[in-house]
Order: sequence, then C-alpha cells, then structure tokens
Amino acid sequence: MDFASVLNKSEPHQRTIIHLDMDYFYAQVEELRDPTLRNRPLAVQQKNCVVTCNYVARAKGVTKLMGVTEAQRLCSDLVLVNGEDLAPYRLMSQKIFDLLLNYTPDVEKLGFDENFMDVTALVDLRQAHAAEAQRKPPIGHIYPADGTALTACSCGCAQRLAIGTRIAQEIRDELHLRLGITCCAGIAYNKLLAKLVGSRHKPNQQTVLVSTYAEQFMRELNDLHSVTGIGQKTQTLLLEAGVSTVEQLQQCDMEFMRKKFGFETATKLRDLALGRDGSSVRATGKPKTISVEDACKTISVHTDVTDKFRMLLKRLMEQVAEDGRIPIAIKVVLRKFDSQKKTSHRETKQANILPSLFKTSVCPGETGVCKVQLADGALDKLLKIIMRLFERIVDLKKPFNITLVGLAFSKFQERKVGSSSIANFLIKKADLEVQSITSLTNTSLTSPTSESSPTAMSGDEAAFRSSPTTFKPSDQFYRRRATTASPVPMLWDNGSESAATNSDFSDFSETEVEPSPKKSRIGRVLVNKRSRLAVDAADTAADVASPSKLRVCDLRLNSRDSEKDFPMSPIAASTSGAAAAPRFRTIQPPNTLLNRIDGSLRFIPTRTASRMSSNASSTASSPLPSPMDDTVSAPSTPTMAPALQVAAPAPSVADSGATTEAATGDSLANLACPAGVDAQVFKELPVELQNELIASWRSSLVVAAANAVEQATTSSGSSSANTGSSSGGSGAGSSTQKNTLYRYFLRNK
DNA sequence: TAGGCTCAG
DNA sequence: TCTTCTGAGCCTA
Repeated sequence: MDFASVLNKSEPHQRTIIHLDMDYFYAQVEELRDPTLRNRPLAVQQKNCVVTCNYVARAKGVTKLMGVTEAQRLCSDLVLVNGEDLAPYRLMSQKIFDLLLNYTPDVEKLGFDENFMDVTALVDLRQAHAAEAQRKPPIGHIYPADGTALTACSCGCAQRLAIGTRIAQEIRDELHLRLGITCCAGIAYNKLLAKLVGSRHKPNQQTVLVSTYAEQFMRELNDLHSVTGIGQKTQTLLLEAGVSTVEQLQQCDMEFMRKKFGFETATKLRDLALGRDGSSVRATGKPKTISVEDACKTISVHTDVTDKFRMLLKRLMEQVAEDGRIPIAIKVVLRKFDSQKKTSHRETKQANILPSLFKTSVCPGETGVCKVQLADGALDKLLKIIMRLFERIVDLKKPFNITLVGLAFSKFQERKVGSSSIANFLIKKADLEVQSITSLTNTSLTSPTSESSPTAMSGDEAAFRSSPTTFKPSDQFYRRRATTASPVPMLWDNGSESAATNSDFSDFSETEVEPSPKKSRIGRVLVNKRSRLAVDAADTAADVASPSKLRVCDLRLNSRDSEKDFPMSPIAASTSGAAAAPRFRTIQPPNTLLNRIDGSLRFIPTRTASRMSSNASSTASSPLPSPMDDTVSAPSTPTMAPALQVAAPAPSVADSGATTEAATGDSLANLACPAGVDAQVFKELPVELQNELIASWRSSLVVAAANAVEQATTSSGSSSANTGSSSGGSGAGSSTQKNTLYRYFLRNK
C-alpha cells in the first residue's frame, strides 16, 4: 500500500484557494508608467542588479538577479529603469490588494506581487444562489493536461473548483481592466498547491488542479527547491540525507527521516512533498515593521553615515506618514565588511523611542485619519539616537567599512497617537496613575488573540515550534503568520520591572527614548494591576482613577456602556481582532462595473478603515484613468459611496441613547462636545485634545453606522458568506471601535 | 526580548 | 562576489 497516498487522503478538499502571481511585477508597473516601454526589452535595476525584467528581455537571456553588465551584454538594446524607489510598486501592490478585498476578506499578501485568497465562502455562496453556475465548465488550464476532468475527484470539490476558476478569471479580468495588470492564477484546495499549480502556465494564464492528482503533480516538480517551503538550506540537508527529488521525499523511510530531522520536521517535509498544507489564508494587516535600507559601495566616514541616515529617515517617515501609526522602537541596521576576512555580516541595534517624537495631523473632514510626522525638532533628536545606536555597532576609534545602512521602525501603536494626543499629554503632565489609563487604551482592550495562544496554533505551526533546533526547514511559507500588527503598549508592556529594555536606554539621555519604569515603586504597583485591568477594566477603574490634573475620577472606563451606545454587529462583536486592521463593510451598489463583468454573485466588499478615506482604488468607473495615477483612488468611487453616505449623518444613525450636543457640520471647532462626555471635563482639555476626542468619537459613529448597515444587510440574508467557513482574520472589524479614545471619556452615570 | 539568522518575493 | 530591498518568524542568550 502507498503509505503516502493514504495520508494524503486525510486532507479534505473543502477549501477553494486562489493564488495570484503578478507577471514580472516591477517591470509591468514600469510599463504602465511608461507605455512606450511595452514590446521593448525592459529590466528594472537596483544598484548593479537586475531585479526583474519583462518577457521581451527574458527572450534574450536576461534573468532576475543578473548583473547589469551581463544583462546589457546579452541584450544590447535593453532598457534599464531604476527601481530603487519602491513606492510605485508598493502603491500598485496596495491597489491590487484593495481590489481583491472586494471578493473576500481572506486575502494574504506574499511580497508585493503575490496574494492568496480563500474564496471558499464565495464559492459556497454562488453554489447556493446560482444553480446555473453549477453547470458551467472550468476556465483555464487543468492539471493534468491529459483530458482528465475535475470530476475525477468525486468528493464534490470539482464543482467548487470550477466555480473557483471562474472567480479567478473574473479577478484577473478586473485586475487588467482597472489596473492594467496581468497575472497568473492557480486554483486548488490548499495554498501550497494553488501557488505551485499557478506557475504551470505563465504569463497571464491560470491553472486548476484536479484534487486527486496532488501527489503526481508534486512528483513532477522533481527539484526539491521548487517546493515552496524547501529552501536552499533544507535542500542541502536533504541531499546529505540522500533525498534529492520530491518523489524520494514522498517515499522516504519515515523512521530514518525522524531520526535525522526529528519527528515534527520529518513529518512536515513529507507533507510538503505530498502537497499537503493545512495552513489557512491569513488576512494581511498592517506591517509589523517598516524598514528602508540602502546598499552602498563603502562608507568609512562618520559624516557620510550621518547623511545616509538622514536620507533614510526621510524615506522612512514618508512611509510612516502614510501608515498612520506611531512607532515606538527604532532599529539601526549595518552591513559591515571585514576587509581582512573578505566577508561581510549584518549587525543591528535598536532602542525604544517616545511617541512624543511624532505628531499627527487630523485631516479635515475625515474621521480620525491622520498623517504622522516628526514633531518639531524631532529629526535631530532621532538622528542623535540613531547615531548612538550606530556607535554601539561601530567602534569609531577604528577604521570601518559599511556596505549597507538601514533603518526600521517597529512596535507600532495601534491607535494614532501624536504629540498633540491625549496619550502624550498624559505622559508629559500627569502622574503614573493616569499613564496606566493611557496604557490601557493601547493594551487592555486587546483581547487575547489566537495568535498568542498555543492552543490555537495550527498543527503545522505547533510542529515547527517544537522542531529540533538542529534543523531549520525553510518553511517561511508555512510559518508565515498573520501579518496583522500587534498593538504595543506604550508603557510597561511586559508587565515586569525586569524589562530587558532597561539596558537599552542606558546609553541615552534624551527624553525621547522611552524611560525605564524600573525606579518607580508606584509604577510597579500599577504594573501588577494592569493584568487585572485587562480582565475587567470597568471593575478596576476606581483603583486607577486617582486624582489627577485631568480629573480622571470623572471619567468612565466602561466598555459595556460604550457598546450599548454604539451596538456592534454580531460579527464584529464576536471577533477579537484588536490586532487587525479594522474593516468597514460597505454595500455593493447594484450596477457596478464588477457586476457587469459577470452577473454572478460577489462577496460583499470590505474595506480597511484607512482605505475608506485614502486609497480606495479598485472600483473607479470607466473610462479608466492611468492605473498609476493615484487619483484613481479617490474615495468617491461607486463602491465607497454608500458607506460614506452612511457615515456622514452618523449621529442620527448611531446615537440611539445619548443625545448629541454636537452639530453635524464639518468643522470640528463647531462641535460643542461629543455625546455622553462630561462637558466640563471636555472643556478643560486643550483644544487639540478636544479635536482628537471628537475625531475619535466620529470614528466610533462611522463604525456604528457601518454596523447598522451591516446588520440590515445581514438580516436580509445577503451577507451570509462572511459567517461561513472563511478562516483567518476575517471580521477583524471591531477593534478600533472598541478601543477608541472617546469611550474613556464618557460621563459617569 | 534584542540581536542573529534564515527565508520568501 | 548570491547581487537589491523589504518583511516575517524562529532561536538563543
């Protein structure tokens, strides 16, 4: 009996996964920016390296990661475009991602140019609602290509996969129509197979896998390294073990493998070879780190390093500004070249920084959407911190050769809090008790997520976590977890005075480096309280609300009441996604271009909150502007319009209990006081804090309004898809609304 | 948990 | 010369 075959049958074919891989992405973006480049051999260059090229160039032998000189030798008329500025690619990547969210919330980015989509719920929806869809044949290539039908598997997956191919075709059509982008698609019952089968026919084609042919398909890959998840190191180790092909790995003696690699790793490797992959599509959120780096010839002068960091910091801030969150850690990255050993290696140092280095500007007319900028004088302060980190890596008394300089921000605060914000106001002026409240804002309402729960780990992940340390399979593809950023507490995150970060401040005297809580006795007490606060903020509010300049005793920390004011949808309420980007559901207009492409059902689209007011790109109406034109992203697109319309008169929709004292005009200054907030307390706050509170309040109203719409939609039965079998981060929605600044200022009853 | 390492696109 | 730039996760101390 074929042991491997038996095992493979244990993985059901119930899911429908689509993998999308943009064709020669950077080069395609450049072609869109300059259409005259089409049909000419084009390569995108970073430093002295061709990072990608179009098919015209490939036909002449140019390949990825080839040296520029070699590429020019092979192709004398090669057009080289500098691609060191990733902004255009990042933008297009985001537009693609936004468009895909219209189909399902379960979209996982893999780099800039690849995406996984779990369309199981959408397939189910179409099966239920469109009987004729069940009879439509699949679109595109089928593996195997010998005429085998999808129905070769009788488990019922054939119909789902056929619908999956039609969805994939729609998505690809729409990507091309709206953004001018072509891509490949793979359709299968898991991520691994979808990704691999999609590359079977390139470019601009799609392939579906007949489920029962998974093992044969994997065998035909032959080369171990072509299996996603088996990298260079793993391949080398397998070769040392006498395993050189996928087929050998499928059939290898598991006892031998387990002895050599350990149980978990051996099992994992075999599963890969068999095409088994239980990992779910994890909705991609905001990044956990934002980094920039610049490789350079050699830097050995201190001032050159400073200049480099200044330039990098500027670039980094451009991205942080767009992101809207404030980082509270910075990392310096260097690649040092050892001229004697002729080798280089990377070293990093990081330090925590205070949020007061940043300021946020609330965009007029928008709900809590901010741009993050450096506060006045913060550039120099940050540079000072950076240079001190640099000096911890490089001994300036000795000669040095730096060949790469990088900066990274991390530990982002989930909420937008700037120098003019309530949190920083409290840090600067209030006592520790008040700080603990601001900390609560960032942490305690974050429910324990499945991310941190060992019991919630998938079998795969758990397996890898317990893998022997002697062997590290190249399983990023599988290890990759939700990229939703975890909110970082501003103060005393680890709840312990023995925080490792203490040492990191020892070198810094600047107040912008986060101070150590170690010396504060009262801080220790509050740290101990924090866990209780997290469990039940309302019950312990009295403990915290000691006298302060802000009359904290007048404030209320009661999430339940707040939720009463702004009822959440069942979906939103049931999720614990404080770590995920909030997504506002919107109503699909009856006659969008999307529906004209195919009259069949679509998923009710979702949007990230930030996209609501910025880069909603995917539904611009024809005639289509240039895909590279950012004005395409105007929020007044057909899809977005209903949500905005609901949001605008929000008070009348959401404010069921507390009567608002505020006007509905655009100017924040015209607003007397947010509903339910003690007017006297409110008036005592600085103007900028009042504005921020109002923005926060309005944000709550928008969410409440969106939820009201959603509930109406749900009750009509048209949005059942979202509650179906879709996995991962779907329904990330409610975190922000539960964790708004505003709610902490609601008046005591 | 900082820092090193590996891996993916 | 494993080259560029970005982001993520795991391991160790």
